[in-house]
Amino acid sequence: MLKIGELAELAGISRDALRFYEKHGLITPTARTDSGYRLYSKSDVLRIRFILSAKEVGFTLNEIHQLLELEVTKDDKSCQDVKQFVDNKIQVVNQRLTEIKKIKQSLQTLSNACCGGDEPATHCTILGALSVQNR
Amino acid sequence: MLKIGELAELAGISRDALRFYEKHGLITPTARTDSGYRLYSKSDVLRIRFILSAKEVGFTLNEIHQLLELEVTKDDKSCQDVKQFVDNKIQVVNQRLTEIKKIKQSLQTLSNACCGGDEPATHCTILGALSVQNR
DNA sequence: CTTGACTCTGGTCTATACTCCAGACTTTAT
DNA sequence: ATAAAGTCTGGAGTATAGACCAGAGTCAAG
Repeated sequence: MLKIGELAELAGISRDALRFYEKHGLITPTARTDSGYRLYSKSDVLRIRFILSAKEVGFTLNEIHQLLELEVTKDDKSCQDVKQFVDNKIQVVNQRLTEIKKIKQSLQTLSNACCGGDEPATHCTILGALSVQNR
Repeated sequence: MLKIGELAELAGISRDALRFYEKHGLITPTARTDSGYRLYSKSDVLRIRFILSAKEVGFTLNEIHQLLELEVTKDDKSCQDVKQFVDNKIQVVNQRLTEIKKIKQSLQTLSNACCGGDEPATHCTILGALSVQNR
């Protein structure tokens, strides 16, 4: 079990951020010492990693909260709801994937056009590179 | 040429957002009417699209500002600097791409496990799905 | 057994990215 | 010609995601 400072260092975030996530229901330490110190387990580490990954790609803490709450139960009705929600998220993620690929392409084009590249010098801004993509 | 409200509707954002972007140097209307109304051209539309795409995938307005400022000049020195910056951004984008693919996989796994899927019922949360991925 | 590092709760403060007025002017429709 | 709708600037307010601080308790090493 890790204390808050140890997990913070491991995850590369601040203690305050961890307490903040807790306050907003994204993570609860597996245990507490008698004196009240937070104790985090391995699965807490995974959870934090997920939170940070999701944040990285542009989900808000609120959305991440929803993602983490997702749980498929045996109950058919709730299952349908969950599937609905997840499939929506997949769509969002797909769009994001497309956008980011486009941006990557543009950056690549821009980089190639630079310093002895063989591209004509007309696409020398990111918007120029983008419109080349869009043609 | 479009007035602010028309561009706002086209782009799916608010007039205030457009003025906000302007205040922070991300976009300047191509012209103004005599009475001071903003007038946006086609290239302004592209610019806004780029801004929104970049925002979508998690760039801050500040970073987007930098991206938009990028311009390869003939000056060799500045060219090196630009290439450096762009190549760094490409790395960031690549990481983001990896993260988002992982999340997509997890969501997919989760969706498949649901409602008559053939996956065992043990990966019934996003974290379960993720750890399957990570195995 | 004390000193320094760590943690606790609760609170205020900050940056980002807007949103929402207010009061005045402009344009458009009837 | 006038009312409704749109736009202007400037400023205040809001949500998100923390950072930072105070005062008090806790733990680990010498």
